[in-house]
Amino acid sequence: MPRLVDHNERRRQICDVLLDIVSEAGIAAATIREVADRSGWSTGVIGHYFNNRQDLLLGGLRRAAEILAEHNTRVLKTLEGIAALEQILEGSIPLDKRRLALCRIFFFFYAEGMTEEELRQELESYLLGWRKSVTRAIRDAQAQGDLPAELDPKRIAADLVGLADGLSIHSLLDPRVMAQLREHSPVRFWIRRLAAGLPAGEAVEPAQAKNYAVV
Amino acid sequence: MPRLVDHNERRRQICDVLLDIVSEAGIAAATIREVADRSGWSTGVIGHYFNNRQDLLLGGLRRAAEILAEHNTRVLKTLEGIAALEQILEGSIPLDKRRLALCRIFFFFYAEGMTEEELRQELESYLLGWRKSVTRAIRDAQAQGDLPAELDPKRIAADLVGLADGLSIHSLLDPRVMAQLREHSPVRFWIRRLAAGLPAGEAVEPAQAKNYAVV
DNA sequence: TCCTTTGCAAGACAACTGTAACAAAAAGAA
DNA sequence: TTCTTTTTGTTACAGTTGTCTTGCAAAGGA
Repeated sequence: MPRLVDHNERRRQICDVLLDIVSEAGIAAATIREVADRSGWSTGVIGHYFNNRQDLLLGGLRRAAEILAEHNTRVLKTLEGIAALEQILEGSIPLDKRRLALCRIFFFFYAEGMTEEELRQELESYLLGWRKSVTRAIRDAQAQGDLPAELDPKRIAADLVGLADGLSIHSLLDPRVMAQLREHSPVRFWIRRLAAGLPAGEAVEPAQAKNYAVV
Repeated sequence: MPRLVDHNERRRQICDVLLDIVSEAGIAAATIREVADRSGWSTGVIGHYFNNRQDLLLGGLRRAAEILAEHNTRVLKTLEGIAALEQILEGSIPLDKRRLALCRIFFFFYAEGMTEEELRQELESYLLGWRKSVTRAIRDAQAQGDLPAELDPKRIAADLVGLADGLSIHSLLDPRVMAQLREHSPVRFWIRRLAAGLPAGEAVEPAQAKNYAVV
């Protein structure tokens, strides 16, 4: 066999270029020719590693989801309870360049997922995974006595995840919301509201995530 | 002068057709030809009442925003305090066909607004108006003693609005979230959490909105 | 009646898209 | 070297899109 190329690696490289474009200019701007130009390869190469443009988009979304999922599992390994809860929820809030790019990517795909069933399914499983991580952190916190035991972890998880995503997208559209988001952390605010009546846990300074994939 | 046509009325009709298409198939599918075919007019007519496709999209967004804004002001006239608060927040949660259509429209425009500055500005002012309505309802509730006076109305408004929108978009992508949303009302849950410590206000059954514009 | 202005339809045009077919190149195997 | 297979580049093609121009119909004013 001649010329050896790691297909998965090459696909990953192409997906990264795709995600760059999506993050900057949206999915509509992510044409095959644009991906080809930016990557330095020709359009034929894109066709060689992906069946379709649709296939390429799906690959990009999978890659983005993978990055956030890895972040979450890593957080759950290093932290626990309320600290982990806050870290996971703030992992997708656009407070720095990296998270801003990720946010934009996901919100573009959210819209696309409302018309493309394949993308929707991928987003569904991504959201499910996110909620599961949050649910686990909530259970931890309950076990430690940092959150009331009578709360339904799954419900609270869905709500907190919705809050984080909703404020994120609003902040991308309205600089006022962005400013507010930078000043106070709504995630911590509402978690403390949940913990009301219990001895307030000490505020944990979020360990800055550094070595996670940069998109 | 010959042939009299109410330009604003005609523009509104065309925008409604546009919103239909956007709601069903997204903004990318809302081509000028498609709008022309659906409306029964020719593409020339679209060009006669709108300068651009961009202009047409902006018109559609303005129309959608107008519908929700009217809803909010109407609620504020008929209800007050926590009842108004809940009504306004649930006005854009996809619990029936009408609100589902509105939700889809807005989330498509959210994505579009991240790349088109004109649309973004319109969305920004729409979000601001929404928060203002919620803020007013919160102040009412505080005045009535239904919510703690030490809460910052603006902050809480931004958070609640973010929660509503975030859960809405998640429910459009994940049927599990949708089911959860139908079972319990997260909006009421968190508002009651806010009111914790105060005498719980009686649950108000939301008056079904009927005579609001159907998109 | 004729004329002018507006509403509307139809088509032309250039630009851009996804896709596929074909050719060239590259590199290990014989 | 020569052959074979994979990778890559180039090109063509059909379909869509936004935009603009042109022409016709309609209706009120003179």
